[in-house]
Amino acid sequence: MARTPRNDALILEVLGRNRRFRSCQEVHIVLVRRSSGQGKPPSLSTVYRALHRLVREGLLDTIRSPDGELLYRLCRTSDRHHHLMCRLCGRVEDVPQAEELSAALDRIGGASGFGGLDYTFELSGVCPRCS
Amino acid sequence: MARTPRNDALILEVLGRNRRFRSCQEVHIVLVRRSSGQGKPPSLSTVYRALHRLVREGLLDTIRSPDGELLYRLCRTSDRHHHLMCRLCGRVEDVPQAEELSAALDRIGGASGFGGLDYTFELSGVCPRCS
DNA sequence: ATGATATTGAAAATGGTTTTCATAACCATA
DNA sequence: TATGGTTATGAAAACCATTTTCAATATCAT
Ligand SMILES: [Mn+2]
Ligand SMILES: [Mn+2]
Ligand SMILES: [Zn+2]
Ligand SMILES: [Zn+2]
Repeated sequence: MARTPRNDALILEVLGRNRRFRSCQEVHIVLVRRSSGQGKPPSLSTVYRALHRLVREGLLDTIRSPDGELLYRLCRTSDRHHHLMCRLCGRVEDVPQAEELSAALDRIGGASGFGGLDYTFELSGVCPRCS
Repeated sequence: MARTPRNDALILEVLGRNRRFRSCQEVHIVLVRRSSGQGKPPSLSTVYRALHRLVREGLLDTIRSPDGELLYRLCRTSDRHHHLMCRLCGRVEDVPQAEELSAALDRIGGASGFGGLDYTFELSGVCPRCS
């Protein structure tokens, strides 16, 4: 059953090349460029499908760009962590999970009566190089 | 110069009616329903334009729904707070700011070298009524 | 009124993403 | 190697929230 689509490796390699979040279309363009000479690159649909699959399997993180595009990035660690994006150059840095959050979560869960609490904690700032 | 578009008040009133984030199209539908009998409701374009303007002026908060839609809500200007959305029914509850966050922010800022740190902390869960 | 400026509605365009569906690749089995 | 069932793929079309266009209105100062 668990057959491995033959393009997943390619896509993971593209995402592994640097530390920036990329849109599906950016990934696709890289694949198209890279396949000059070699055979045909995977189609855009295939890249979309592969990215979905990889997210589902926990191999990729996603964030949304300010204009609503979905961006993908190889997930370094399997531990939970946050993303700190530079507002000027767009580079993203991983930040270890803030352990303060679990306390806050517990407290909020208790006070609100909500169950199955989950959260997103996205950080932005200006990186040293840009300031 | 600062003419006031005649529909801004209407839209603000719709958003003021309850505490949920709403998409532009939801706001528009409310306006359409509400204008049965009275004159024509503003067009969808006008609602989009008004919401942009109100966000620009700082009167509205926005978040993105999981599927990428932009949602709007009247901004409680004063104190910072978080949003706890029910994954099943979509209702949003305000949660007082987690004071743990400021400590985490300071620590992360120091460790990363980033300046001007800002963050979003969005919560989701299952509300009492849905569980 | 006159004209300058800002707003509006209707329809079309945009653009990222998803769906469709026919075809190809894959894999187990005989 | 043939056979058949299952999954992956490409190309094009569909989707759908949002934006843009542009002609028609409304608004306001003079
Ligand atoms: Mn990550
Ligand atoms: Mn709020
Ligand atoms: Zn930077
Ligand atoms: Zn609920």
